[in-house]
Amino acid sequence: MAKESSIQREHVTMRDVARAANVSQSTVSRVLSPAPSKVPISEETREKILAVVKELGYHPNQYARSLRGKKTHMIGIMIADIANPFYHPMVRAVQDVAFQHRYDVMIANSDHMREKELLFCESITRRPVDGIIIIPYHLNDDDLDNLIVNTGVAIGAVGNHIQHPNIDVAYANDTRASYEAVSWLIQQRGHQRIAMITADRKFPVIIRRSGAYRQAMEDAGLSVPAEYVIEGDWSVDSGKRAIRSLLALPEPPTAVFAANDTIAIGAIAAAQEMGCRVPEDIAVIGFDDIPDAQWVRPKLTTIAQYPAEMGQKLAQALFERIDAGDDAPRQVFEVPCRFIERESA
Amino acid sequence: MAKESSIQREHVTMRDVARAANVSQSTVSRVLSPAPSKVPISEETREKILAVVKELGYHPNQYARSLRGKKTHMIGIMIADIANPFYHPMVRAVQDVAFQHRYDVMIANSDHMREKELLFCESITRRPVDGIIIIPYHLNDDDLDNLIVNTGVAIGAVGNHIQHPNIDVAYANDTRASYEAVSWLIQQRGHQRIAMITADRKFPVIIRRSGAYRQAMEDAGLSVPAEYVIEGDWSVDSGKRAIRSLLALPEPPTAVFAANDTIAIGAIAAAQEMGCRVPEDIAVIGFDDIPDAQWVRPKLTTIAQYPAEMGQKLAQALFERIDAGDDAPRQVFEVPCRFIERESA
DNA sequence: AGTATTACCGCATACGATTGCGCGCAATCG
DNA sequence: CGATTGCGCGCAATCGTATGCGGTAATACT
Repeated sequence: MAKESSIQREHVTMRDVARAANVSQSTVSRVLSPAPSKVPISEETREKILAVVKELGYHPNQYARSLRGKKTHMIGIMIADIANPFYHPMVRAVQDVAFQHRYDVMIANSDHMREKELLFCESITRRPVDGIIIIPYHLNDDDLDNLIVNTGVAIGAVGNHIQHPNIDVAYANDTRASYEAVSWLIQQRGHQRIAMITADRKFPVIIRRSGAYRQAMEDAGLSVPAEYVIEGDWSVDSGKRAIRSLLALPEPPTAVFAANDTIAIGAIAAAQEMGCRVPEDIAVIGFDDIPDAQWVRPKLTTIAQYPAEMGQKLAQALFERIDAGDDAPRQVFEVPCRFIERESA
Repeated sequence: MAKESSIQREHVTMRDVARAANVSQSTVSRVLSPAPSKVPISEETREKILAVVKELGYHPNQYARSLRGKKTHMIGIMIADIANPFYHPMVRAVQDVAFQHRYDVMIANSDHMREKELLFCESITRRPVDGIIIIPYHLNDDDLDNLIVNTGVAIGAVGNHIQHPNIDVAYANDTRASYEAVSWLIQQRGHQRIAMITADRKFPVIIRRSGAYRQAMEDAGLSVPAEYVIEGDWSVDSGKRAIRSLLALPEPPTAVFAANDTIAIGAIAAAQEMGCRVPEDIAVIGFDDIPDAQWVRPKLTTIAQYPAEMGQKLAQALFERIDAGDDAPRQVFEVPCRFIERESA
């Protein structure tokens, strides 16, 4: 057990199997290939070969397969941040669907940075996969088109700013949900001074959510001072920083709409540290309904998205596209959001 | 922009570049290969080739490279559960180190299931990488030895139950930390009836932690009734279930030591739902110090591990091993734990 | 008996890149 | 001025697998 084993790694190839079974390498390939071979193979040789395969401990080399054939039996998924719970159900759903198709999944994260998103594309063109699912923050239709041209890969994306005819998309109607949440703060809770903590203003998702926020304010005849919109970076810490500067204002807001739950959680924590009561002194609404939203105190009022559903739909569409080739019709999934009233607002 | 582009994907190969640059394909390879070529190339041709590469939009095919050469420029990491925050800093650290070495990282998760751990091994032998980092729950030295024999891959593992001479390991001294935490409950807080919520008893990590728990109890002259040790599965829900059955006991415990923070968080939530005050009625201690530990109320008393440090050390060792070949000396990193007193106990 | 069919299988090449070897040519040396 | 050196590059084999095509033996058919 575990002696000098690693020194002598001999790579067993098809040729070795063929030799040991007294057949040609092609025959071994035909027996082992999942694709139904055009050439019939006798049951006898098939069993013989399978026996030898087991005896020699042969494992097919996927790189050679990918090189010769055109299938990799692998899909990739690019998320922004592995540490953000929002993505977990999505990744999980994709993995589950892939597992059913006996596909491997490779995960990458972009940290919301364009540079890393492009790096992922580069990486994927050098090491092509059969399909990818992507949550792009910076990548646009042209970037993705490039990817398709370079690799011929099937793509599914999250976010309704992707319009490419060959890319399936799933997205939540966050514009409407954001509008309703802010309106709820105004009408049901009587808030007048409502701030928002965003992320990079250039993200389409931020454009949508902050646009809805402004619209709701405007429709209620409320003004939003420039210093009421603070740019964070999705993180807990950025939520903390933002709420501190907000509460330090001469006329601080009485409610805050955060672009996601982690920001909201940071905001609550920092507000409490400053002696503020939530929601009495400052109300907080998040976005996503990550599991933590139920554990923080007060429990977070937020807008639920259904990432598992998006992931599943997208993955299924992806495999349809992989099977069907380029001529698959574009599929679009709009999955609803749901406002969840808890304790923080 | 994004027209019929995907129909005509032409794969640009080295031969195409060679033709366009009026050189042989070998020369193109020598210019593009990161390995210093034995054969000198004039600055003129080098620039010519690089220009053509850019013009044609050529991207090297990593599969062909991996097939011919023996490097994949990719490492794999297998964790148990992408949704468990404990692993995030570790993954992140590994990715960072890999990034410095211009390596790609592929992530897989096992869900704590032996079946999926083996599936990962299978997958990795079909699609070998240059190195892998693994957090094995079921895999033993023999399984890993097999992996080494089949792939020749460099391995780093988390958990001090791995003793293989060719595998670097990192681990926290959780035995000692567990003992001290339980002792603290007894001596500093005066608890007598202390329960434990574990995960699968066969996991080495559970054997260590529950062993330490029993030892601390025994050393204090305290008994642990059979019904005081409940088996969960690391999840929040299992923590909820466990605390409910614990509190339903005729003589319920006054304190609980949870095998990890997510269990502890579930336990706190369910206890509170049952009208129990934490820590007054039931004290809870967790393990890991995940970020959520600071957000739940009461804040979680727990034992911090330093997964980022483990990941970083392990990844660095991995690359040393990749560079050095099989003759790298085994490295062992014991990183300390730290007891963190907050509010839940 | 001779031909057509069928069932099985091997030969050879291609996939895209790396690399040992050798060749031509200019510069240098004896 | 012929021989040697070394620079710059091409030729061709190779990695492990998939597959079109052609070949052989056995069986069926007329």
